[in-house]
Amino acid sequence: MSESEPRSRHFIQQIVDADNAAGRWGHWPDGRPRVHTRFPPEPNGYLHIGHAKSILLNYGLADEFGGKFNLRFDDTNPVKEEQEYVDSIIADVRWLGARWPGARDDDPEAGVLYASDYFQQMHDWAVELIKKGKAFVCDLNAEQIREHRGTLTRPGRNSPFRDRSVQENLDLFAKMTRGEFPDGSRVLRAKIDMTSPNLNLRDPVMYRILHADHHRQGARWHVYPMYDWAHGFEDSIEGITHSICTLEFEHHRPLYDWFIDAVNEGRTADGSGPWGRTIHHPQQIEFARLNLNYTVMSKRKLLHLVKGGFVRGWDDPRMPTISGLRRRGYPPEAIREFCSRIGVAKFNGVSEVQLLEHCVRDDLNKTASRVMAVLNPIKLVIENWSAETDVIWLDAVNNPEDAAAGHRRIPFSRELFIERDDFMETPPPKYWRLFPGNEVRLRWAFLVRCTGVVRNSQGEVIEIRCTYDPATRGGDTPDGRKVKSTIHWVSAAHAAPAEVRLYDRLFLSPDPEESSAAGSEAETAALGESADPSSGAPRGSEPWLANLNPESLRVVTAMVEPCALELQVGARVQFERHGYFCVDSDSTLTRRVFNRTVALKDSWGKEQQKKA
RNA sequence: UGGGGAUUAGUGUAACGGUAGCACGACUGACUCUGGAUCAGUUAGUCAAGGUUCGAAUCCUUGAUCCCCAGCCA
Repeated sequence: MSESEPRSRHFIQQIVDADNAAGRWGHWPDGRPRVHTRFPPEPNGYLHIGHAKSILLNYGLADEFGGKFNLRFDDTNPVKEEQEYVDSIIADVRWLGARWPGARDDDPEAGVLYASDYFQQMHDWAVELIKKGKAFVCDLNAEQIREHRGTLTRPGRNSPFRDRSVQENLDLFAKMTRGEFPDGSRVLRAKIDMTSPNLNLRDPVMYRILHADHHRQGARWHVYPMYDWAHGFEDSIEGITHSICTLEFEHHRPLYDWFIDAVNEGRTADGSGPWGRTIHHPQQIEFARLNLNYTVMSKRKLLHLVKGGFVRGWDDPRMPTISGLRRRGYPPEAIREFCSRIGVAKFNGVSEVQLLEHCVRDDLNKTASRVMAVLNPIKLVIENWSAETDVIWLDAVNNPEDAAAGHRRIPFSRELFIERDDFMETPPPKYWRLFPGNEVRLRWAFLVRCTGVVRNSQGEVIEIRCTYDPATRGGDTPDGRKVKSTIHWVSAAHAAPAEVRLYDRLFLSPDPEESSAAGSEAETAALGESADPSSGAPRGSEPWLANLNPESLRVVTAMVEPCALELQVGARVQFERHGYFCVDSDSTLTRRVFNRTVALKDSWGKEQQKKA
């Protein structure tokens, strides 16, 4: 982003600009216009890249205007929510770089807010609505309520319990609250309009009876608020100015406003009058959630992948979860850049992973140290090397894009490993690597010329023979001669074997959710073998699974430069000419495990694919 | 067949009555001790039809297509 051409402002920024100009939300003590956003996850699953867009949008807005950003758990449904999810969500939001008031590095939970802390206040307001004649206790069961609701094209009918007296409603709600009724026997409903074309306004449920322990409230409550009733008040209590959510909540907005207006009815700015002071009324704004091709994003499908054993867990590097991307080696900076580039709008489109991958490469190119690793080794012997045991140490640049990254020393000796693909006995046109008679540069080392090969009894090439030019130490050519190709290598005696996990897209189809037809018979057949038989998930019942890429994970044993053994878990490097890799947490002291984060662009490989 | 929202190159996103631009992708070429990176260039778009206007992606009308809503989920 250059300062000369400022990025255009998306529609939410424009709304905030206008609000600030009008002084709509007042000012902070420091005089800046008040901007207060929040990210309100329900702790019932792991965060994914789509949530990152929302987190970064909300945090970014607060940050830009010197405002505040809250992390608040929308924990209104005890039967679905767990502490495990709370912990992972906090870690993910922090990792993305967002901070909230009271956040501390030594205590991840510091400053985190919970909707459940407002339960008493919400309950008081519910009682207030009953007193105002705007809410009633309904004895209809779930099925009956559905019947009375009508359909998209037909209006609903009033509940027979709609006209109970205020006192009766008060008594009943008090008993519900005390836990005197069984689950599902009664609900508290708002009295709005059973004929509204917006189904959400057909006397929506405010409270349901749930005899369930809450992850923070324990057994204190027997009634729990519904999203629509609760959410606006959570925002109101925290002083949120812009309550940003996704498109599907658009037709909940009238309800969001209705509930706050209902509480405010009869209230006054100075608190005079029977109901007290007016409560804050934030503005709900909806934007299009992120969709990404070649992956699935729904909680249900993600859970299915985990439970069905199609991946190794929520943080499997193939998952679009934040924890998966982190383990895969995606830097948070790259995710932030991606989210800023895809923009914010109300059009429900599908972004391309290519852009995400571009952002990852772009970041890693500048930050990742280069290392040489041979993923598919073949031995190369230098015939004119002085002696079997002679070793020299050569100087290598760690990152040509970053002088500050410094240099390292790498051992060179008579026997090396090079990439099998870097040698061909009978090269096709435009193949500039090693073949009999050809000369290539060994990165940071010498120019070598291929003199022949050694074969096994089956006639396969098992060793490549070369001579080296001692005058080219370091890779320079004093006589100015050019070689078309530079290949990477490792010294056979010094290289360390490492497990390398080569990840590819999880799905073969850009839109796995859509066409089951996209999974061709060939793909389905290919999956037949690799499908995990222990998984209880029947493939047929989930057509999108037919699009799974059977080669989304390939594991190889590579030979890596000795310096790779010093890398810490999470460290990100580039294996030259291969791609970006990071050290996986499965690593042990003696054996490193690397995840391929993303491959380098490979124009030669692409060329070959086109021919195929 | 009720209501709400949306529609600009392959994809995402600007232009807010005044030259349709940017990024990714794709394709050329240059350069290169990574067939990476970098640099230069090419490609390609206003859903449709009417109307208003000197001038329309933008305003109006009609139509098309897509998304969302009938949980005591969020």
